[in-house]
Amino acid sequence: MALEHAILVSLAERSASGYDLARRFDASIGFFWKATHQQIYKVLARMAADGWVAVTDVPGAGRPARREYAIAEPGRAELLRWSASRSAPETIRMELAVKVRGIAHGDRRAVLDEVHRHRELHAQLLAYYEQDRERWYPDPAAIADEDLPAWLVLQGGIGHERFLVDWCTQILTTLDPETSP
Amino acid sequence: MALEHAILVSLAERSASGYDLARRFDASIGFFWKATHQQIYKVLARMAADGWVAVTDVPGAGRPARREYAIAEPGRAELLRWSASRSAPETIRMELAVKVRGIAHGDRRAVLDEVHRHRELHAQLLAYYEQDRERWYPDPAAIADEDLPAWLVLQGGIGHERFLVDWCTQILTTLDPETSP
DNA sequence: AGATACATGTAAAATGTTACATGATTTT
DNA sequence: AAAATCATGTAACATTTTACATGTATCT
Repeated sequence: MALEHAILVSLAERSASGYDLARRFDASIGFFWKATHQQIYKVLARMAADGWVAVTDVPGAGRPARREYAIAEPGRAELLRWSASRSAPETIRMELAVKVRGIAHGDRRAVLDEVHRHRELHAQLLAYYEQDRERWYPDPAAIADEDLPAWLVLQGGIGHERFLVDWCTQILTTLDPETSP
Repeated sequence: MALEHAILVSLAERSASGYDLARRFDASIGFFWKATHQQIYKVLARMAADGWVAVTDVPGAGRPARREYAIAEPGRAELLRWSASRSAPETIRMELAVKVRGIAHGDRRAVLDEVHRHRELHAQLLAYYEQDRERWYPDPAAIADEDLPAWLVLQGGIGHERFLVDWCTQILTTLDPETSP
């Protein structure tokens, strides 16, 4: 019970096809929730069966019949119910941390190279998010109330990527001071 | 393919029973990987069948026959192989972020209370980890080489919790300036 | 006497990943 | 002409969560 709700939030903002949702999960919503198109299509089918969303086939516009999903009343009710429920505190799964922790029993050079690679990836993402912030919210004091939640989530994405970049840097300066830092 | 490797790293450090592992996953390894005892027992059975770990029944010591698992040669080989493989960059699943993003379509007060509750939880964890660091690594310059990986992972846990606490605070000061901050 | 810690599992249900499958349109 | 984007799905497999199930020993 979670991807459903991320989809409901996304559809509450704007109706979309499964394809659109998959792209949103790659972009804005993507830094706090990941989902592949296969998963999305499957969950959308269930949500449609449960009446949470309404489907409209749009044959004219796109070539392969495009199915547009809109949030329906029971979906809104579920979103409201869920928003008032408790969430378990975030659980992280840092595979890289497992590798670092076990570096003495593994391939030290390869693990450090991997840390370096991840630092580059996270630095790229960070730059990308910061660019987004610069573009859409140049003046934090001037953000409209309705845009605050999206801004806060972007801030969260930025904070998370910054943490990861800094942590990778600390690992490299500690375990590999000669090479990469 | 991931819980196996976390278990291998844990067993490479010291042999243990399934029960011990479950507790380690609650504690030190717990802030970067979660696993329940049911999951651990199942994976251990598979690993034993694959010859990655060796099992020894210790009937005398504990009351319900305690099964001690030790890493075996194929397990070490697998650990080495895996350590040199690539890992996908960390994917976060922040349910709380989904709630914040959709706050306009949900129960605003309940979501903010939930953010507050999470901030308390993460602040507690942060304090606990910092206490650990103070206790085990009072002087960072004096840490022995073999302890550096564990210290770095602890630093990661601390950094992550700090990020979460700060992010929750930012949400509350932005969306709920009168009440909680 | 009751609670907590020790100790190990099975079974079912839900979720998520990977591989397979197809086909049109637009851009280079 | 090839590559990328648009567009939707099925099937098999793997993983994770939740519920069920049992029993001893130690501490208060």
